[in-house]
Order: sequence, then structure tokens, then C-alpha cells
Amino acid sequence: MTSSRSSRAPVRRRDAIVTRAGILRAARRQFTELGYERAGVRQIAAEAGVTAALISRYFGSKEGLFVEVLSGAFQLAGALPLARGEFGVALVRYITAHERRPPADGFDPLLLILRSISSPSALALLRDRLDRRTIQPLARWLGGKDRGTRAGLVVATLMGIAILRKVLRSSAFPPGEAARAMSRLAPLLQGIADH
Amino acid sequence: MTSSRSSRAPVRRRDAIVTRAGILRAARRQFTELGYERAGVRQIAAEAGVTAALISRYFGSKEGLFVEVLSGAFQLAGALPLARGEFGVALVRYITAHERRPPADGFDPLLLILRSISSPSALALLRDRLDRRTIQPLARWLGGKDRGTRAGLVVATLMGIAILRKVLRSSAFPPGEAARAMSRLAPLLQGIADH
DNA sequence: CGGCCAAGTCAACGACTGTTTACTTGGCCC
DNA sequence: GGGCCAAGTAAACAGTCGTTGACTTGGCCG
Repeated sequence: MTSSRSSRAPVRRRDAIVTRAGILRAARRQFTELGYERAGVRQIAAEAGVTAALISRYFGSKEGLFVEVLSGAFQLAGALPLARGEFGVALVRYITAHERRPPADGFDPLLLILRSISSPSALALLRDRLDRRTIQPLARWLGGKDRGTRAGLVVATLMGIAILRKVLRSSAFPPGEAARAMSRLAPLLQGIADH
Repeated sequence: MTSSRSSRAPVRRRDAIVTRAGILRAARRQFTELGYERAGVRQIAAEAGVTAALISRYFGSKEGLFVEVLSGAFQLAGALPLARGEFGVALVRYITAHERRPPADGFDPLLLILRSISSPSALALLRDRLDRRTIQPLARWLGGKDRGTRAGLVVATLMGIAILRKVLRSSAFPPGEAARAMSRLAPLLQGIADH
């Protein structure tokens, strides 16, 4: 409290940095829940407690806001296991952990992708991010023959599972019996990783 | 030519049945290419050479048109191989064959699903169709333990591959090297099917 | 305390959406 | 060949969308 402007918290009601962060947080949540197209700038701004005009001011456009949301995602590679032999179980454990206690801010890059692929402008951004930040690092980590193809197969499998379970909510994966699907998924992923 | 109205083709310019079929054909193509939301009734009608009002008249609503499009899809089970031991290679062969010569009318149920899952009204229809017409028949065909889960895994894998290859066009699956991905996909699917 | 600039709001724009109503026109039957 | 009903069109409705300009207001500095 050496250089604070006052001994009591200022509680500035007009703080561009705080407001910007609030918009970003609302955007992450709504892009995840609704996808790029259905998430409207007015709804996002309302959730952040401001007006839609501020989005254009701070992020240039809705697409600019989307880019900024994407920039803080796709660090799947950071959650990789250390031991290559435990790739499958580690990945499944990561999924179930994220499922038991979903991220508090409602942000989920995988769902965001799946619900935004119908938008052409979002598509190019998503492809670039996913390739560069997830698939290529994963391919390097996997190593071996056809590493790129195998990394793609891993990501494809995870996406397919997410579509059927979380988006479509197919009856093939009842929420109560996630363990059964996961116990079959783990060796599948391990088999792809092993070569 | 016993009961034809004339020896020469009548070329009726106003034929409700033909017009309806034309709308349906345009809708199949555009729902596949753009997804449920981005395919507009005006564009669909224009491609069929009519006005958007006819869609409301013939199909009740845009959603009614979508239902009708869905009713003629999802017969994957009909393309299943006879021998269970050739499940993987047969499925991969089916995929590559469809890829080499795509259906002339531009209709592809898998792409239609992937590009329509962001729409809530389309979602319920898609889940029902996919579960009843594809996953459940496949589970019955597979048989054995956890047949439902395994059928779901097969469909999930196919969807994930389709997303990365056809929708996102990820660099992990370059179009020229489809054979490499397919040769890895076949044993993967076979492994799920075998139990 | 007064001024001033950033922070934020308000209202409107033009384009697009699916749907409905009133209207015109084409083709078959008598 | 004339009438009549179905087939199809045109136009408008009530929304929503992202974006922009002019306007107001809050909070810090001198």
C-alpha cells in the first residue's frame, strides 16, 4: 500500500482494463455455449454489463474479439503426460477431471470449435490455431513414423467423442456411464500414440 | 406411352411435384454446404428457381424442410460389409469411394450434421436421427459386450476424421495423402468392432 | 475546485432473416 | 374455347445482426 492512490480500495466504476477483461470473459463463455455465429455482441456486452458499441471500440469487430478469445486457448500440449506409455490413461484422466469440475468461467475450446465450424470467418482462425498450437506440438511429442497423421487421429477421436457426448448428447454415451466409454477410449488413444 | 397425355413430353412449367423435388434437392445441397443456419430459404428457393414463399407453403417452415431432408439420410447401416472381419477396410473403402466420386447432388449427411450442430432446433432432430438410424443399427450389427459404446466410438471416430479433413481442412490430413490416414484408420475401426 | 479527456451510452443505419397476405397467372377439365 | 382452381409471385412485416457517429458522464490532474 505504498503507492496506492488511497488507503481504501478505489472501486473505479470506469476502468477500461477491467471492462475489457469482463467483455473477454463473457465472450469466452458465450462463444463456448453458442458458437461464433449465435453469440451476439449485444448479449456478450450485456453479460459484461456494458453496451455493444464497446466491443467495436476495444476489439475492432466481433471477429477481433473472437481472435483475442482464441489467443488464450489450445494449450493442450501443456497438459501432456511425461511418460509416453501412459498417454492414453493420462488423456482420459484429463478429460474426466475437466468433466467432473468444469472450468468455472464456462470456457471450453473444444466445444467452441465444434459450435463455430459453420462460420467461414471463424473457420480459418480455428484451423490455424488448432494446427499450430495443438496438432503440431502433439506430433512432435509423439514422434515416430507418420507423427502428423497420428496426432491428427488423436485430435479427431477426441473431437468426435466430444461431439457425440457433449454436443449431440447421443444416447450411446449416457452421462452416468462415462467410465465405460473412457475405459475403452484409453487403449484406443494409446494404440495411436504407440505407433 | 399408353396413358401419356401427349406423344410429346408435356414440359409442364407448373408442376407441384417437380417443384417440390427441386426445392428438396437444392435444400440437401445447401444444408450440406452451409449448415442449417446459414442456408437461407431465399437462397434455397432461388437455386430451385422459385420464390421463398413456396417453402413455407410446401414444407410448413424451414425446419419442416430440414426434417424432410433428414428423412432421406443416415442409411449407413445399409452400406455395412457382410464379413465382420472386414469391417475396418470395408468402411475405409466406402469412405474413399465416396470421396473419389462425391454424390452428384452435393448431399453429404455427415457434413450436414457437423455444420448444423450449432443450431438448437436442428440439434434435437440430428440426435434422434443419428441414434435411431445409424448408431443403434450399427450396435446391433456389431453385437458383443458394450455394443452401444463401441458403435458410438466408431461413429465418433468417423465424425472426428470428417471434421479435421473436410471441414477444418487441417494440415494433418493433406488431401493428396489420404491413403496414409486411411491405412491407419482401418485397423483402428476394426479394433473397436472386434471388441 | 475546474477543466479535460477517456469511458461509456444511445440511437440509428443498412442488410439480412423466416413467414404471411394479397395478388397474378398458367394449365387442365368440361 | 372458357372458366376455375392450383401454382407461383411480389411485397411487406417484425425481428435480429454488427457497426458507427454523436452525445453524455465519470474520474484523475493541475
